[in-house]
Amino acid sequence: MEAAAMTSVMEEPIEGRQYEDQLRVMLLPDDTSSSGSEGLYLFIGLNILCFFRKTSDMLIEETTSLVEDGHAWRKYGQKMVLNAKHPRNYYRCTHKFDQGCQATKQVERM
DNA sequence: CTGATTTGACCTCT
DNA sequence: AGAGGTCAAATCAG
Repeated sequence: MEAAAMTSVMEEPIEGRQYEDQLRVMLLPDDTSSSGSEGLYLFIGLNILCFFRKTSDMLIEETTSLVEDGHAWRKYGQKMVLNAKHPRNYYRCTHKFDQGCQATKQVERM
């Protein structure tokens, strides 16, 4: 992740912005939020990059989270999490084993 | 038929 | 014991 590509850093996504030029959103390791449902997200767009902290009442929209990211995701679980209005879906790589892909991701949606 | 999804049960951690 | 994460059998879809 080259820092030279960074054109914008902000605390929160721009409200109402259409993120149709997005490439991906990834949840970063964040030891400051090891407890609770919050997480630090990195948003990478064609000409924008920002970090934002997800709060419990913030929705990571489906179009944002399920954007094509080069992996084939297979859903393996869904849970209702406490203090969240919406269920959380769990995904992992389709070829987790024969390609050594250990990636998993969690998506909250409406 | 084969691979993906659904969904309740099960496991781990606190 | 409760909450979050994963498993796996049943079911669905191509």
